[in-house]
Amino acid sequence: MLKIAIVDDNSFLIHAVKEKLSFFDDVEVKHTSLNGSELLTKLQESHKLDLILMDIEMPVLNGIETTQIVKQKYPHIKIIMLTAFDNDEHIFNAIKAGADGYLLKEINPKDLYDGICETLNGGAAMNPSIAMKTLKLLRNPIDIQNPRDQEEISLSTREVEVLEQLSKGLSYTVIADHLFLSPSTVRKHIENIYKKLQVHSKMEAVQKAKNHNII
Amino acid sequence: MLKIAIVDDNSFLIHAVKEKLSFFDDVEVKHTSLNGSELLTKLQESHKLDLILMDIEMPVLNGIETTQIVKQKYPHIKIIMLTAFDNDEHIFNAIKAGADGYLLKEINPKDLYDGICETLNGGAAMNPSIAMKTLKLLRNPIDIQNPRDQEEISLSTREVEVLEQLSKGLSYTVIADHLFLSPSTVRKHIENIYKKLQVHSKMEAVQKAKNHNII
DNA sequence: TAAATAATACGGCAATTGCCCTATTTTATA
DNA sequence: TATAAAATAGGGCAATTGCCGTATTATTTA
Repeated sequence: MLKIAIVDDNSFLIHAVKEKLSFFDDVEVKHTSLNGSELLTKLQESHKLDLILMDIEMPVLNGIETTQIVKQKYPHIKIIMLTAFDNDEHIFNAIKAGADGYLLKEINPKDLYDGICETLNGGAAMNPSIAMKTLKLLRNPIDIQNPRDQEEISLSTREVEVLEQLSKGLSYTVIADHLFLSPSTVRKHIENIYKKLQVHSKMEAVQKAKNHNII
Repeated sequence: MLKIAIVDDNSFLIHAVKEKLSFFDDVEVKHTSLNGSELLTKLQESHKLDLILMDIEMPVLNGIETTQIVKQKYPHIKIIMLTAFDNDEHIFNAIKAGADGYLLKEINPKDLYDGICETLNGGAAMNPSIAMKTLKLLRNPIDIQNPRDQEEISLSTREVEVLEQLSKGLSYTVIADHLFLSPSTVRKHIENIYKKLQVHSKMEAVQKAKNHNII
C-alpha cells in the first residue's frame, strides 16, 4: 500500500487529486494539509509516509520551503511538486530543494499514478514540458546562477521555432527553407516576434529570448 | 504524418524500433542509417524530417557528434537519443549536444510513440531514471563546466571592442557613436572581424566570439 | 630604420532586413 | 458554434548590412 499525503491550499484541488488517486487500489491518502506547517505538524506525529504531492504556492510555508525542510528531516519521503504553473524559477528552486518530480495539476489519473510509482522506484516524475525546461537549464548554466523571471512574454510554438533558427544566425530565406515556409511567412513571424519582445533586430531578439529562457 | 528517421549501427535494433512504430498509422519512417555520416548525407538531399531516433555508440560518427551537427544545421529537427545505456556522461553530453529527449531501447511501443509526440509538441521525452539523473546534474552544478577550445583567433584590441558593441545588438552608426569613430571605420573593423572569424553576419560573429571566449 | 600591422576613413552596390499594409486558411477556445 | 488567435502568404519601401574597392596615418617590431 502506497502511503501518500497531499498538501495544497485549495481544498477543491485536494479533493480532485484524491479522486484521481481513488482509481488505484494500492494508493492510500493518509492525510492532507492546507499548507507546509500543517504538514510538518502531522509529520512530527508520524512520518510513516511514502510520498507527498506538494503544491508550490501556499500561505504560511510554501511548497519549496516545505520540501527543503521535509527532505532534511525525513529524506526517505519522496516529494512530487504538483502545481498549476511551470515557470523556470519554481522548477529550479523545487529541484534544488530536493523535489523528486514535478507534475502539472492538469495531469490525468493514470499518468499521476505512473509518476508516483516511478518516483518510488527511484526515478523522477516529470511532465515533458518541464523535462524540456530542465534540459534548457542544464544547457545554460548561466540561467542557473541568476534565473530571471520571464514576464508575460508568450510566443507561439511557431514563433519559438523561428526564433531558434534566428539564433543560428540564418537569413530569412534559409529559415523559410528549413521550416518549409514561404519567406514572407518567416518575415511576418519575425515581425510579430519583434513586437512581442519589443526589439528591432535579430540580435536583440535572440538575446532577449535567451535571457528569458525562451530559447 | 510524422516523418521519422532512425540511426543505429545495429540493423536488428533498427528493425525492432521500426516494428514498434508500425503500430501507429501517423508515423512514417522516412529512412534509416547505420551511422552519423550516412544520416548527414541523407539529410543533405532532403531535410524534410520531424524527428530522429538516434543511437549513441556508433562507428564513424557517434550519436553525440551527429546530434551536434544536425542541431546546428537543421535546428527544426527534433532528436531523441535511443540507447541501451544511461550513464551520466552520455546523458549530459547528449543534452549539451542539443538532444530533445533520452529514452532507453527497452521502451514499449506506446511510450516510444508518446515520447515522440510530446517531443514534437515542444516537450522532452525522458525515461524516469534519466529524468532523475538530470535533476541530480542540476543540483550539482560542479559537473557542469564547459571547457572551451581556444583556437588561434587573434583580434586586435579595437576589434574586440567593436565585437563587444556588436554583441549588444547595436547598429554600425550607434557603435561608431559609442567608440567615437566614423561609421566607415566601424564597418571596416567589422569586415576584418568577419574575415578573421570566417563568418558573414553580426549574429555569427558574436556567437563564434562567445564560443571562443573572446567576448 | 624599414617593413608590417593596426587604426582610421570614404564611396559604391547588391542583398538583406525591418516595418508598414492586406488577406486567406487553420486551429483553439470560449 | 461563433469568435479569437495562430499560421500562412504576399507587396512595397527605406534603412541597414555585407562586401568590394582605395587611401592616409599611427604604432609595432623585426
